[in-house]
Amino acid sequence: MPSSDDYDKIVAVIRQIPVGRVTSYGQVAELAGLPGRARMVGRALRIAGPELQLPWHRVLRASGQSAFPAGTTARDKQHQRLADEGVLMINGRVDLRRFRWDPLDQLLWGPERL
DNA sequence: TTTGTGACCGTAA
DNA sequence: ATTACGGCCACAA
Repeated sequence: MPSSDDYDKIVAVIRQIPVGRVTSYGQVAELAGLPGRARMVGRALRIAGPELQLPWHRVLRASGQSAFPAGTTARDKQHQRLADEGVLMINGRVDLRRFRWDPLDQLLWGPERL
C-alpha cells in the first residue's frame, strides 16, 4: 500500500530537479527511498496533475526519451519545455550523460539554478 | 478473486 | 541497435 508519505517523498524529490537538468523515473524513486518502484513515480505524477505545478517535464525514461507516445501533445509540450531550458534532444532522446541531474552537484556548487 | 494495464527498469540475447 | 523477460505494484474492471 502506497502511503501518502511515499507520494510526498516523490513529489519532494521532483521539486528539486534543477532547471536545465533531467532525471529518470527510477532515479526519482531511488532518491525518494523507494528503489525499484519507478512505476509508482509515474502514478504519483499522473495523480498530482497540473495542480501542484511540478517540473514533470524533467522526468524522462531511463533511455532519455519521453514516456509519452509520439504524436501526443504531452510529448510535444515536454520537448518544448526542455528545449526552453536548454536541454538538447537528439532524435527525441536526451543525452543523460550530459543532462542527468546529480543531487551532489547542488551540494558542491551551491543552490544556483541553471 | 483474477486479470490486464501502465508517465518504468535492468539484464540478457 | 532491437526484442524479450521478469520485477515492480496500485488500480480498475
